Amino acid sequence: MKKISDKTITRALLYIRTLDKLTREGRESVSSGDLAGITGLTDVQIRKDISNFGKVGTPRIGYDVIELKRILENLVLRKKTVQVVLFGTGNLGTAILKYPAFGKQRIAIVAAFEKDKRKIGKRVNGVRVYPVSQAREIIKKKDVSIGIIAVPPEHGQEVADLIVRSGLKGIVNFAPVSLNVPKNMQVRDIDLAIEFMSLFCQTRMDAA
Amino acid sequence: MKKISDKTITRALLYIRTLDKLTREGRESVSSGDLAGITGLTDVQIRKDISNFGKVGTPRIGYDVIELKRILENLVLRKKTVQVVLFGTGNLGTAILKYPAFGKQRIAIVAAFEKDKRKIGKRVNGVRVYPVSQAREIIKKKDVSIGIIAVPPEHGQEVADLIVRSGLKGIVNFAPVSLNVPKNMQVRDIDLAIEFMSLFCQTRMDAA
DNA sequence: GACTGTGAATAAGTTCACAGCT
DNA sequence: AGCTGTGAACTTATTCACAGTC
Repeated sequence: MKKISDKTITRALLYIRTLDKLTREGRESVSSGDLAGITGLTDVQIRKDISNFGKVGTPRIGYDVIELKRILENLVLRKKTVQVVLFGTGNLGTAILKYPAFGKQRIAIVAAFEKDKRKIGKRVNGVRVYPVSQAREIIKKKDVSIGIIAVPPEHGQEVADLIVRSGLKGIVNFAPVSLNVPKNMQVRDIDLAIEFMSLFCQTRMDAA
Repeated sequence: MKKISDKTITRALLYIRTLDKLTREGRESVSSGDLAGITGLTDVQIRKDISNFGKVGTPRIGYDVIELKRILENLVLRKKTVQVVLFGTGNLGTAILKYPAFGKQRIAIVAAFEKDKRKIGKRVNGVRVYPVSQAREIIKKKDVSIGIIAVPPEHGQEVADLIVRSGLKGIVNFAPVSLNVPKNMQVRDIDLAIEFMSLFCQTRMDAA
């Protein structure tokens, strides 16, 4: 099977989200042009992406909403639910714990870890908060794939080290610090300040 | 002046963050190789990026930490502070309001807007919460560049329309919905579920 | 006719290889 | 020697143009 690029996968997830919405609206079929109108991408881009997953469209009609969604979900997700753990239950960590779209999207936060003793033992949105010292053990026990770092930047690296030692293969890092991890580790950095500033810079460039 | 790509700008902001940290640590000079080690990028990539902003390094020594930071900040940011407004003060919105790194990075949230009457009039981390009906007026009065959408997905589009009508030029959209906006509008989508799932898919691909 | 699917062309981004400086 | 800076080669991603299908 041909390898599928990161960008295509990210867009496929966007198509799934869109198809999900169309299903709820009772829509039965959709063309690449329709999807382009909704998502802001081009129709060719969408057909190219979908062609990675086989020939599933019908000329003259387009794609069957349910079938396309099923195909994308099966080939991209494969597993039923992705289990993740969260480090840090400050404002951002708590917002992540309460993020409503995760259930829908097959993401389960199975545990949260925290240094602050006052928060340990509590539950946030049904997720138990444990001391960091139990992280390795709990990660081993449950089938966890990804660790989320939502701690202050000065503790980002130590948490990353712990995640690596615990055998996880992916990190979503919200701490505004560059993590030093083995090359085989997948890291997705989300620095809110950088996102904002880069958008702002873009708007300035356009004006010029 | 040659146009600088979005990717280069985003990395430049990462360099600024890194140089800021090095300054605080008392470091005076840094080579592209050092920056590569810290950021996980390659040294050539870093030199290529920096070369967009002129010849600022010294052979044998590297870059002066303070000077490079100043050059990147001036050419990329230009303005002193970016003024933004926030729509939605739920969990995610509140986390954004309390995000500590914004002050450091010259981002100022000047107002928050909310539908829920019980929250209106309060202050969160010093930012006043206004009714949505006052958004246009307040945006006009202050010099706002960017709107942040942190409302439930079903209200994302109406907020986007309001942002467009208010004359803003950029949106950071945390609502898991594709926004339909004029082409000249800059949009940065951050769908946490998609970020997580795409990272997970990447880790699966690597294993194969 | 109106859609999908795709090889070919183009554009964007990255890496290589090395010249130049101190 | 040890760094920066950069044209050229290469790789990746997007767009074009059109053949194929119902």
